[in-house]
Amino acid sequence: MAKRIRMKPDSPQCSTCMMAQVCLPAGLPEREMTQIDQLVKERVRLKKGDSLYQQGESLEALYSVRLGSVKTQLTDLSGQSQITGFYLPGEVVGLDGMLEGQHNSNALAMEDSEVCVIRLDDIDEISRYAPSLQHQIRRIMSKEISRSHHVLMALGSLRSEARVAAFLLNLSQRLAILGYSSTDFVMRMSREEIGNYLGLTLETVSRLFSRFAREGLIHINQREVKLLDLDALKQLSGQA
Amino acid sequence: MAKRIRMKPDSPQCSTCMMAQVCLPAGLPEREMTQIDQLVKERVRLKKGDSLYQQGESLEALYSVRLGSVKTQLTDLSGQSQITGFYLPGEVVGLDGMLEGQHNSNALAMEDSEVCVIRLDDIDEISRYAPSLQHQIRRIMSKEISRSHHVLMALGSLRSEARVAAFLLNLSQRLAILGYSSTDFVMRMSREEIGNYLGLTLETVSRLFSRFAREGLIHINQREVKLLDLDALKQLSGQA
DNA sequence: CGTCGAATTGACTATTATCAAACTAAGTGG
DNA sequence: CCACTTAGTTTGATAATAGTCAATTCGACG
Repeated sequence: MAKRIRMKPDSPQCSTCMMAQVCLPAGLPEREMTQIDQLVKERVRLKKGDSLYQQGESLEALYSVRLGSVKTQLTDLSGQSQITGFYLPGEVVGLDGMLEGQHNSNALAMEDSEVCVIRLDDIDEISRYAPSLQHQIRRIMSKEISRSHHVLMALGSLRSEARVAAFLLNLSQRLAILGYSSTDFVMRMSREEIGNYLGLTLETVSRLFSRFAREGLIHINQREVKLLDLDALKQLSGQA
Repeated sequence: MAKRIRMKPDSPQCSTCMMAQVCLPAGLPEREMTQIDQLVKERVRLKKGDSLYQQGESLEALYSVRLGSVKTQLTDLSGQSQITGFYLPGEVVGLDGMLEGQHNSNALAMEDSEVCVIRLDDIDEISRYAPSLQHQIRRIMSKEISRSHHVLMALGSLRSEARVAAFLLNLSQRLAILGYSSTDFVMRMSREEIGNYLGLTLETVSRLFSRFAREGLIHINQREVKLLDLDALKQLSGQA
């Protein structure tokens, strides 16, 4: 189960964190970087499948993925559920639900993971003397809005092959930012999760992976992928 | 074309606005309400079809719809475009693109409309002495995230009839908040726009409206709708 | 009254889902 | 250590949903 880890008070967190360049502090001036060092007082360690938060719980913090990966999903009254995002290190989860002050989605660890707890109260506190923190929060929220609008575009106007190609390219880009290979990576999610996220069935996703492989666009072995023809994938995905 | 209207300096705006209860200031304490009165220094009046902002323009402000309705859309390199939202009075447009500081969508007036200009600089300025303004901005952004996640859910996991039913119910609820009838209203958007938003063709939308009417769930005459059986629509949409 | 854009309706087609079977990799327990 | 699960994946055959194309119809407006 989820395990909470308290940080030593006054020990710097963000300014010495390896993720700082890709996480919430990214782009902050040096001076303010040290000021937000007290922002993270706690981390949570999650085992694969553990829940970080659930629909209905009161929202007190945001969570920045430090290690591993997390998915968020909505469940409707008929029991249908929809994955709304896959989050990698440096990405922030829990941005929805601030209107009513309670989470309206579930967040689950897709593998053993660790997240930094960013309490809303502390954001307010610290942003009094580090005003750009507010800008960072806005930028992160804006990025999430933009991201979900792009997924909307994919679900609303792309055909299955284009969605899958776009999915691969998106993962590729985000992994590259983290310093991993952009062409050679392991997907942390199952065919079913990919299908759910993209509004397709797991069979369709599997068939498309097989077809892309047959056509020489990718190599695929279970969850290991190698992107062989980025241009063709871009073409397919509408990002020609 | 779009017409900019300067406000008289020092004349109160938000605190005396009819929309205050459903707009950005909603829920603010009385004391802070007057403090944000200088937030809106300008309004923009748009004719039907006018653009409020375009992909690539630098982002300096948010826009709160005061009158009329606005749609936002993304266009990809292949020319395909996807409507990402329909915005009614009190709703805020322009929340994406803060990461790069430039709009990455287009906003267009769906009818003659008027929007309040909320400059980002002024938000920073005013939130120094009205700290809850930051909370309101966060809440509005969070609401947009939540909204788009719910649309994701609709596009990813609902069938066409469920999407259309959910669309009607959603419009109904938002109009009710504005004080209009929740069962009897005029849709400002064409079948094509609805279809684009919902990831369907205009023919499919038209057929479903006809079928719902035949089955006694709604009355429909062009863009005028009357919702006759809310329960059945909820059932259909998965919000049973 | 005629034109034009929007909406409806029908016939047919394409895409993707569903159902089912077989296969793989990675445990689990005798 | 090996048979036996089990969850995840692949592949095929068939079905359903929604898309495409085309013909009207409707309504608003000049």
